[in-house]
Amino acid sequence: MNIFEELGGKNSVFKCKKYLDHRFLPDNLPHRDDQIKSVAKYWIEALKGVTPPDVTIYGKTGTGKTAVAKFARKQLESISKEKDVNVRVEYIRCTDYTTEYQVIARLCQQMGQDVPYRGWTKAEVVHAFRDLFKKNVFGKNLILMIILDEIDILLKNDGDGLLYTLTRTENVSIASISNYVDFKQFIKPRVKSSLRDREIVFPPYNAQQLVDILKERSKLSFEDGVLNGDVIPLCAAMAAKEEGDARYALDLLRTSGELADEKGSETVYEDYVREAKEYIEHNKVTDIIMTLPSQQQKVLESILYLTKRKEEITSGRLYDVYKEFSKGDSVSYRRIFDFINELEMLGLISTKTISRGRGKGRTNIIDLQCDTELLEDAMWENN
DNA sequence: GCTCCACCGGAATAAAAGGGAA
DNA sequence: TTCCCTTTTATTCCGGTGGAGC
Repeated sequence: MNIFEELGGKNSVFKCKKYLDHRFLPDNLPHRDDQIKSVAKYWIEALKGVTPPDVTIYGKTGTGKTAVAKFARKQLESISKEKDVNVRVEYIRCTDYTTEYQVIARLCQQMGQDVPYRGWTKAEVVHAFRDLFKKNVFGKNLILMIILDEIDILLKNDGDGLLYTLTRTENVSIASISNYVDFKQFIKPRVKSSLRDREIVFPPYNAQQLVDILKERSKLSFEDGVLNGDVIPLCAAMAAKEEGDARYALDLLRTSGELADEKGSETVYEDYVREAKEYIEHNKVTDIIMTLPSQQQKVLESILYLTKRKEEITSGRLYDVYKEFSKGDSVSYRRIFDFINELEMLGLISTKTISRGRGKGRTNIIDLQCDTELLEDAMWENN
């Protein structure tokens, strides 16, 4: 028997898994009506042929920012077609395009203008981009809306040059999505003033709201009656603790179902959810570590070593241990400083700067933010 | 040979709070 | 007790280098 047929023929609690993927865009976004309306309120200008104001969307991971933006995009595109208005909405995730050059090149490509990855100067790419408007490639009075997802990454990497360029291009409106409320610290006043900025804040979902979301998705994705009574509330409660992260809630539910399949169970039990939680956390850490550059891994190793010895980790001590570990192949403290910041961004560690007063100076106290054993396992697996 | 850009490190500057003088 | 000083490191600023696409 064909192996795929054999596996495919197995009983499953799932009807269709894709609805549990956080990237799936449902027709209905529960508990986000207000946010959708806020976005629409600004974007509606586009239908009158006016460039809408730039908007900024804030909120923690899994609060539906991307989903709402994409939802609004879909709606705007369909109505503008109906009303025969010249509007285009482009979506760009700044984790994939991390510099001004890359984003603009990508925009050109999405709009049909071929641009090389390298070789052109920044100015050439910007010209090519602006030419698309000047030459009316897409007809007259095109209004271009650009959704810049996870813009904090780009701003941190590359500064605010992109925003400067885009805000200076006529008929372009920017919707930036950020996880951090204070991402504006990266924007210089010259850009701030030209950003006619409106802010929309996405609060975290509470447990009840998560239940609603999960119920809706589970109807689409699970067979009838396979979920034991408290499975959904449990997933919701766990995710609510994780700052109301809907993505996490969906992951939990999907993984629980997968565990049920694996065990050959026809029902998803609450215990599977708890197991799924462990599994997800383990995977999260291994994934992060696998993609970490080797020097950063050494830094993490040093932190792990010091944590296990229950030593207080100051930046100076960490650098000493790191140098010891890397045996000559070490980089300067200046680099380690960046690595520590990155590890903190990834949520693996936390730092606190303190001063010890005269004669003892300042230092950073570093704390491991994940389970020691989990981390150790992950590091070991990676070797 | 040109450009972008990731990676790197030196040097300048900022910061916090205990110590010590008044 | 108040207030400035001192110290040490955090943090920022900025420029250099080399690989890679064109």
